[in-house]
Amino acid sequence: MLSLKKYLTEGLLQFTILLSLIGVRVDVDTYLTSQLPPLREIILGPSSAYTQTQFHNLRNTLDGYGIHPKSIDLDNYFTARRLLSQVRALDRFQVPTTEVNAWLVHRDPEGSVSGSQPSSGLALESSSGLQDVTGPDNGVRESETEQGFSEDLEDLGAVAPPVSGDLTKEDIDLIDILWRQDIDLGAGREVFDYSHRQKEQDVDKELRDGGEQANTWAGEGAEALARDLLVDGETGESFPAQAMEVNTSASEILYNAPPGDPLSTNYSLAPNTPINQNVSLHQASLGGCSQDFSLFSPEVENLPVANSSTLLPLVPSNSTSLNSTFSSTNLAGLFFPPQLNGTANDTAGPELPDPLGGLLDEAMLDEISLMDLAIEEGFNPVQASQLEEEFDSDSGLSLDSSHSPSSLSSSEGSSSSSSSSSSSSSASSSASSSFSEEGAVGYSSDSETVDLEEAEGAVGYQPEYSKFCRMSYQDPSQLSCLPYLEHVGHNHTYNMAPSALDSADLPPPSTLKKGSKEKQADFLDKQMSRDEHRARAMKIPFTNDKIINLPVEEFNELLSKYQLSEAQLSLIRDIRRRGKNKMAAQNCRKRKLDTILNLERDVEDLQRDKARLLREKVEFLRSLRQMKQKVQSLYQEVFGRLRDENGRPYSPSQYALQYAGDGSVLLIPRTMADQQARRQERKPKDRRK
DNA sequence: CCGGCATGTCATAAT
DNA sequence: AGATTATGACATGCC
Repeated sequence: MLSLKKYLTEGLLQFTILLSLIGVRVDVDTYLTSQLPPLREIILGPSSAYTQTQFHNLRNTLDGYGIHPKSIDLDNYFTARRLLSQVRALDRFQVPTTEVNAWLVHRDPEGSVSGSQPSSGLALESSSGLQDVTGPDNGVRESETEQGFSEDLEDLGAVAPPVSGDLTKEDIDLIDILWRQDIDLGAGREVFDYSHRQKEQDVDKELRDGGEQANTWAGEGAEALARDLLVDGETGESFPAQAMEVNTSASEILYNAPPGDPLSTNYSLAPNTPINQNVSLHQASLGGCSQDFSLFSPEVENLPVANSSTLLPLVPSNSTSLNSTFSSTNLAGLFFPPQLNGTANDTAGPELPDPLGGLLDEAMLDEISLMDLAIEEGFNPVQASQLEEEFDSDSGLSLDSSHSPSSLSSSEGSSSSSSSSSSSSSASSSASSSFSEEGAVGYSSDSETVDLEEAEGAVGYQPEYSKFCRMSYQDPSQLSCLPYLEHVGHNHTYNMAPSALDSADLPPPSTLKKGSKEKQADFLDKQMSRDEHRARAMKIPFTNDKIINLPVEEFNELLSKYQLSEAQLSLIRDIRRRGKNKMAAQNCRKRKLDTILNLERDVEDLQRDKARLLREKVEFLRSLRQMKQKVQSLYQEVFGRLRDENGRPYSPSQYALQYAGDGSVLLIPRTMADQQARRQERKPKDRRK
């Protein structure tokens, strides 16, 4: 077990270093305590790379000996590690619909990150900039304070204030790419094209400017407000201001929709439901709003009259009693309508905290790191596009190496390499086993010389065994390569020691003819290892193969059968030691290579997963922004159509719509809304800690 | 001739 | 305690 621990620890360290190099945070303890099952082995079977193939080990296994603990396949670890990372990464990107709904309910009206803060703003703050102005924020979220990623959030939002802060230009560029893809819902991946990007730079700038203006329009009055709204947050198109209420036009312009019923036109929410254009004051409080925003149903005009004591000063007494079900959630901060007069500057400028902020904080936090990763790893838009293509037709887990011909380390390549490695090892081991069983044959399969070698009994061990393995390991097609083909390869037979060469290599003086047989003998001599020559010189009566591969009991038994000199015994022990060490070295090197290849493949897998997750995150952000815009527009619609008893619209600076947990909406004074918002703000903050 | 590569060998530690 | 294995370092030979 200690060896296993060592392996895991070392592998863990390697992998940790590797991951740290690419910027992935590693929670080492997670693995060490997780004891994950060997998934990879279950799927692919044990890799031969770390499997001992010594013949005596096979016997030992049959005899009850276990395989050495160090033969544990590191693949298990790396696979487990990868899966773990993947799972960990995935849970950060989940933005379930229920959470979105929860956000709508539990939004924090305050604690926003004001625009005056260097790292202010949230990505998904709406493009229309209809957020409440709370001034410099004194409730910056912890994660924001810690990570300072809000710049990216803003950039990923539909309208982003100017980006500044810690991010590098590359960061911003990459984010822009993703954001542009995000923005351009219908656009393909041409947004990744640099040339295309160049053209979009202007649009991007325009959008940014628009967003900036939108965020500051609160101080510019209604005229400036209307002008700014003409820049569509999604498309960047401009529209002339239409004959209409500011609120209505704002929302419609925001969605690039012609004048009309924005509900049916844009949202398909409560379609065919007419909206009373002259909502009277007693209808200001709307009840029965379910989560599908059915506040626009005709029922709103027939709301039951009930007590609304807390709202009495500002809400008509005949308004709904639904406030009893209201939470303190306040929509006003979120979707405060555009200011209709200049007196509202104090409340309609900087954005309130995005209720999704808490959700996005974490996600964007990862976004930053992933962005950095992408940059560090040389991801360029083209590559990103390729990755996207991959993921379009791929879950990201089944790897298609066609996109990256240079990477054999995709699952296909790695599996084939593994299988080849495995098969080669098994083939070699079985072949060697037969050698061991049948006696001295040697790795040379030259049939013309086998008898000679057998007669001389000095050829057993296969010096090219590992080379054969390695060839097949690198290329499965070479599995058909027979050992004798190694004759054309390197000849690593060392120079003979003079003492050994004396008797072994000198041709018999009686041999007059230098025929083919002698040449063959010379050839074989060259093929023999040093130890084989030594064994022959010392007249060792059995093969090196047996010396090396016999279990220790049989080996001792064999030695006992012969009367061997001390020199012979010493040589035999050395031959055995060197032979075993040679195989050990081969295994060690193969294992090392396998580890490297596995690491390489894992890195590529992680890169693919990272790109996929990044893309998924962008999609999540996109959908979140869309939802937010919808809600915002609905807010504007509702608020803009409310009228007091005199038929005048409510001032956004004085009233706000509050959204309750049960879906109902209530018109309350801003002061009350702010108070409730402050109360509500403290809860999630405490929860975060 | 030199450097890279593959392989063998040794020393040593670990098992 | 001895055998076996793993591995870094070095040697050797080939290209």
